[in-house]
Order: sequence, then C-alpha cells, then structure tokens
Amino acid sequence: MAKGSVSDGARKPRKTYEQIITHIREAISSGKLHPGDRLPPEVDLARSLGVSRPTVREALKVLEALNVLESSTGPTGGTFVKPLDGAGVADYLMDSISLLLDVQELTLEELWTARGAIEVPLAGMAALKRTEQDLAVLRGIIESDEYRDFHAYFPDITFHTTIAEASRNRLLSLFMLSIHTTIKALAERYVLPEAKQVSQDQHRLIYEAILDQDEALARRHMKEHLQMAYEVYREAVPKKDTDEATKEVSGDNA
Amino acid sequence: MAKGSVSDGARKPRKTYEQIITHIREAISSGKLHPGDRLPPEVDLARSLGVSRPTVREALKVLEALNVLESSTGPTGGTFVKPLDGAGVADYLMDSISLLLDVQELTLEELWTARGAIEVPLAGMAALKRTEQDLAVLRGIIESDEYRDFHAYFPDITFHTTIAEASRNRLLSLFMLSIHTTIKALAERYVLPEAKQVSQDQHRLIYEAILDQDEALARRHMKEHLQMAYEVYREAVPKKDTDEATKEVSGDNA
DNA sequence: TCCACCCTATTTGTTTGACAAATTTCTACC
DNA sequence: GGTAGAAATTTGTCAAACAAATAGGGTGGA
Repeated sequence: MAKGSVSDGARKPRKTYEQIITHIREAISSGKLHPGDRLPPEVDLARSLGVSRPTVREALKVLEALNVLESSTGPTGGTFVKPLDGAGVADYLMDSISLLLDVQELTLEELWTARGAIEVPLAGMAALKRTEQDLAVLRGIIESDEYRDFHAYFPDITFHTTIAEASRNRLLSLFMLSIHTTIKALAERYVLPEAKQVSQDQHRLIYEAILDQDEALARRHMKEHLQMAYEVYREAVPKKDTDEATKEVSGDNA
Repeated sequence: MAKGSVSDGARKPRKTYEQIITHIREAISSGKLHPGDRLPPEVDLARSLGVSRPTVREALKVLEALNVLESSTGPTGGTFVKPLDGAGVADYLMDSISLLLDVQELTLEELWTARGAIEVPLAGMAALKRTEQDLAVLRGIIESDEYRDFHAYFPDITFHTTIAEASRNRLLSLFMLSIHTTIKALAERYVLPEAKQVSQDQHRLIYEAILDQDEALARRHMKEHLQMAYEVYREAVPKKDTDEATKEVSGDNA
C-alpha cells in the first residue's frame, strides 16, 4: 500500500496531524533527518504519507511554531529542519514568561529571584572556565562607549550573555537569556531607567573577578549588580492591579 | 465590517495564519479572552475574521501546540483558552531539553549542573518560606513506603516538586520540573539505579533542615543529595557515540 | 417510573481541487 | 553580455463538502 506509513506503531496520538508531528520529530531524534535537511514539498509529503495537504500543513505549522522547522516559498524554498541550537527554545520561553507575567501567574519578584539564582552561579562558573577569548569579548564590551548612546541595554545584555557563554553551560545560558530578554522587553515598554554608569562600573568589577578566576568574588559582585538593577526596575515598572483588565480595548468578542 | 478585523495594525506578520495567532494571543494578554473561555466554532471564526477555515485551523493548531488553546469535538466541545499555569511550558521545555540532549547540543553534565544551580537555592528558599502544610506534605512523602515498591522515582519527584512549591518561586519551580522530568525519562529509558534507601535518608536530612528553617543546611544537604544522584546516573546512562544514528528504523523516507 | 438504546445535532477532523503569492531560474531580446 | 520578462516551483489561501467524535434528547420497553 506504500501509503499510511504514519499509522504504524503508537496509538497514543489519534489525530492524523499529531501522528505526522511525532513522525517527523522521531525522524529528527533518530537521525533520519538532520538539521539543514530539506523536506519534500507539501504535495509530495501528503501523497507519500497518504494524507491530504491541509493535514500535512497543520503538522508543519506546529513544528514551525515549535522552532523545529522553517519554510519559505519559491524553487529554492521549501521546508527545512532548523539547526537545533536552543535559541528557539529561549524565544519560546521568553514569550511564555511574558504571558505568565501578564496573567499574574508570575510576579516581578519571582522573575528577579530566579534571575539571581541562575546568574550568580553562572558568574562563578564563568570565573572558573573563562578563556582568553571570553575575556577579550568582555573587555571589549566594558570599554565600549555604547553605554551612553543607546538604551543602555545593548551592552548589558551582551555582557551577561557573554558571561553565560563563558560558563559553558548551555542550559543555564538558555534560561538566563529568556529571563533577560523578558526583562528587556519590560524595560522597553515602560521607561528605561538611567543606571548606565553604575551598571558599567559594576560590570567592570565582575569582569575583574572573572579575570582573576575568583569564583566567590564574581558571585558576590554579580549578586550586588542584580540587586541594584532590581531596585531600579521595581520602581520603574508599575504594579499591576488585580483587575485592570477592564480597560477598553475596542472589544469585539461576540 | 465583520471581516478583516485581523488585518489592522502590525505589519510584521505577513502571513494570514500568523496574524490570527498574534490576534488571539493579544486577546489573551489584554484580558479580552480569559482562561476557560470558549472560542466560536471554527466556521464562525473564519467568517468573522474574513479568512478560510483551514487558515484558522493552522493558527489554532499552533496555539494548541503552544499550550495556549485546547479543543475537542462534540456539542460541548470546541476550542477553549487553557488555564495558563506554566505546566504546559514545563512540558515543552522538557521536550526541548530531551531533544537537545539527543542532538548533543547539551551534555548530561550541563543538565546536572543546571539542576544543582537551581535546586540548591530552591532548597534554601524553601527553608525560609515553608509553611506548616508544606512540612506535612514533605513528611508524608518521607515516611511513605513507596521508596521500595515503585521505580523509586515517584517519591523523589514529588519530594523535589514539593520543595520547589514551598520556595514560592513559580519560575524556578518550572525550570526545576522540566529538568527533573527529563532526567526521569532518561532514568526510565536506561535501567534505573538502586539508590532508594540512600535517597530516602538524604531526603530526611533535607526535610529536617527545612523544618528548622536552616537555609544554609538545606542548601548543603540538597547539594550533597544531587551530587550523589549524579554519580549514580552518570554510570547508568551510556555515553553517546558521536554517530550511532545509523541504526535501522524501518526507514521509508524517499 | 426508570433505564437502555438509538437518533440527531454540533463541532472538530480530513479530503479534494483549485487559485494566489512569493521567489528563483531560464530565456529572449537588446 | 546584461537586463527584463516569462516560466517553473513551492508555500499560502480558499471553497465546499464528508467523516468522526460526542453530547443530548427522544423513544420504546421493562
């Protein structure tokens, strides 16, 4: 029958498009599909799986949203397996965290506490594992004059990201990045506080601790840096009332 | 009028189904849609948005995959806004972490280091914030005799989850849960080591520290507990060869 | 009265076939 | 040889229907 290659095995996902999703995921996990590989055109895929194109598309769109696939039009286009580098995961996490904040399933305090729990050890690990190249990058950031020009967030986020990379822990880096990006989005939504110079000084302290491979000192300075930053942000971001959802938003819902 | 309500505003998402996705997301973020709310049937949605049903469905399937919506068939069925409690995020994270491990974009060592970085502070916070009820639950777990009966993982995961909840930080709890679930899946895939009794003893030590509200001690015992567990797992889980992907999987891919 | 069964209504799930839009490649013309 | 336009390829969107699942109501029987 050649078709119906999806319907073998697992019975858990009853719906066709879910079967296709797991089919493709397994193909990637098991190495049958590698990052960068191009999938057959939707029409061919549908035919070879014995299903219709809309059904295939539902599966593809889901995997696209999950940052597993990527598609574009044209002869050179098609659907490709995305390199799985965790950046997509961080994006998703960032979206989710923002949403949780919006819906009050998360408080600013929890967010900042989590940031501290992750970034303080990260700084310590970076102090132990940093390479000469990491140091060079950090030095470049600290000595950059962008601290004044821009939102004061470009150097900050790259500084912290570089430390995360220097720690050589990609999972904590991912967590850190998603939290940091969320905070950055918040900072942009409300006014961004002027803490540039202070931030720059503190960055220098952290850098020097990492330079000296002084784990404890790196942790302490990072901790102080974050506490200071939290103070600033807590005042800038307005407290959400328990229900301010009653604001007019040109509602058409009926 | 009734149609085209999607096409206003932002130009970033050019594709129709993406516009619908952000449309619904914004409706949730802004409070126009609450968890538990039921969306109109797909046909009505399509008509009121001025698009076709397959397009609407692509958007809905994506939001379903993102754990934002949920749908079922039948008269009482339909598409509903999911209560946004972070459990879905943890699920997604768990999947992603597993995938990253499979593709060697993450090592076991990184995973366990991250676990330590998160759970050690978590234990400390729990020691400070625990309530009488938290203590009661923990006590129940420790004194349970399931440590011998089952996989030895049921009590473990509930114990750690309870501590996470006692810390009152939902973001770190979410991270912790996703890591823990990933490790549990690994443990089930390979044989699960027999470390039950030791685990139970260590749990008791952690519990007592939390009981006494001794933050430092709680952290230390958690740290030791995790280090011990890591030793066991590192030996149980085989190191992945750089390519063992060449195993036959009844491949039909042409 | 009560219960089991079927029948119907509602909603998502899936199929078919077509056309539109985007994008690259090929080709003809200058 | 270069450039503009036509053709080919692939995803994006549309339309109308049928299939499957599920809940509720109605009917018949005990």
